[in-house]
Amino acid sequence: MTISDRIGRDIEARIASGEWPPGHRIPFEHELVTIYGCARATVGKALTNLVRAGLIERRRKAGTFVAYPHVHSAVLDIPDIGKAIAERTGSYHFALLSSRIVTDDGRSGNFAVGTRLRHVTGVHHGNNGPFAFEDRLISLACVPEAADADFASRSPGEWLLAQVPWTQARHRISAVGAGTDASHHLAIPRHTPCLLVERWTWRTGNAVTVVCQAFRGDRFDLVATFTPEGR
Amino acid sequence: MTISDRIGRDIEARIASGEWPPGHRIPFEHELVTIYGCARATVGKALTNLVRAGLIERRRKAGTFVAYPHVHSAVLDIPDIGKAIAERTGSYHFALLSSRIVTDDGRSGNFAVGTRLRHVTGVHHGNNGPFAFEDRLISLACVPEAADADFASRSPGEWLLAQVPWTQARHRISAVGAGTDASHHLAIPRHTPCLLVERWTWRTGNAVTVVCQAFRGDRFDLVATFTPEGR
DNA sequence: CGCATGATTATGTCTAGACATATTATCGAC
DNA sequence: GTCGATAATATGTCTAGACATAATCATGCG
Repeated sequence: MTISDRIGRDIEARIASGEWPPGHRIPFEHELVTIYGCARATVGKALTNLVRAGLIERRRKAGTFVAYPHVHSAVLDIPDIGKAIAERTGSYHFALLSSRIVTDDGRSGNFAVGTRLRHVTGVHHGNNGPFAFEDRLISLACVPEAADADFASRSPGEWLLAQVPWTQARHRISAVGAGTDASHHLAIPRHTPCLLVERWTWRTGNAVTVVCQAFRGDRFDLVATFTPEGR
Repeated sequence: MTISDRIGRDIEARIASGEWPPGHRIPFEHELVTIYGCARATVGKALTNLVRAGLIERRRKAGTFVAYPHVHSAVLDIPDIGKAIAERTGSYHFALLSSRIVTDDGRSGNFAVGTRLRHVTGVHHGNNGPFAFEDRLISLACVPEAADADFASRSPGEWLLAQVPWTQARHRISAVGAGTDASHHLAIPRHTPCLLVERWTWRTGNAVTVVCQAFRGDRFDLVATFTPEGR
């Protein structure tokens, strides 16, 4: 346990216990320096971690204050589907349904018009049947190798994850009734609740891939565990 | 733009462009010190940020390497529902349906048996009707003030967010068909797809509250935007 | 009183160096 | 050749101090 860890833990404990409520000014850095007998940089490091964790706010000249909680911010891990299913159910495979090269006509709204795209659909299977239906577009301008990739043995998600360093992603999570395709390929009645995960991925400003995954509502849920960072 | 910011940005650009692929050893810290003409602590700060963002790995004696991407990790902001709805639709209010004090009989599975709880149900309304149905348990052992709080004017979520410093939370997101209560209070047919968000909140190891919120699938979705941290 | 101005002060970033620690490579003994 | 001690080296943390920056407060002028 380093000195800055200890300082951070001590402050966090006082905040969590309510001893230092939101808005309370915590000791100045130079006071903490005296208390802990360390350098200011060490105190600063501890405080920087707490800022990142959203527990405190620092204002020049004014001091450092316990933050007012504002949003529930959680780290959501969306792992590679194959891996996640394999770990949960013990078996996994991806079944490719269709694959063709198309040209963006502007309707996707995410790639430049005229961009060549690989359009792939498929189904993720666990050991008790189909699990998720996937519809994906991959930009061949951004990832030319995707034109020849064999998605029969390896799911596009897994392949891309290993292939392309992405820098930004956006997720949209919603609940919908199963449509024609999803109900057919997942072997469920139409309008059965499904968890829809749409993900847009960029690499330094260029759209890499857009994927829409429909999960069987009765067999899948997302879990996001929040533990403030810096500890 | 600070020096450490610039160093981090430069390294990130090389990783994102593919010039430095996963596994590649990036220059030693003392080399970066020479390149940028700064102190090692400044280089170290930049690298620490990149580690936090999951872009690199540092190994003593061996050096610093571009990390292999592993999971899609996103920062999911689950804001106060009232605020989110108010911002989107322009109006919001919470309608309290029921409120009573109960004793945990062990079935909740989250509080100690015998804990006194405040059990609250209610509906969140936007400007075009009911939006979400909420069922919540609050530990009076952990938050005694909740016994007398007036949830008619202020939603329990908002009240708790302002009242209790929480240290840990866990979310479970799934898709379900509307049950009896939800379909009735949200004025939708049974089995309509709903986004179910369950949240458990702790404060230094003690369970604070458990809430189950059912959102109309056609009127709500979660958006998680990922931007690597430290920048 | 209202407002601009300058002094004060706490944080933000940085330097140059020290020591600790983990890991690898090397070399000698068996 | 294998094993274990030793040396080398890159990162991890820290110190003591410097200067920059932003916010606030007191002051004094119109």
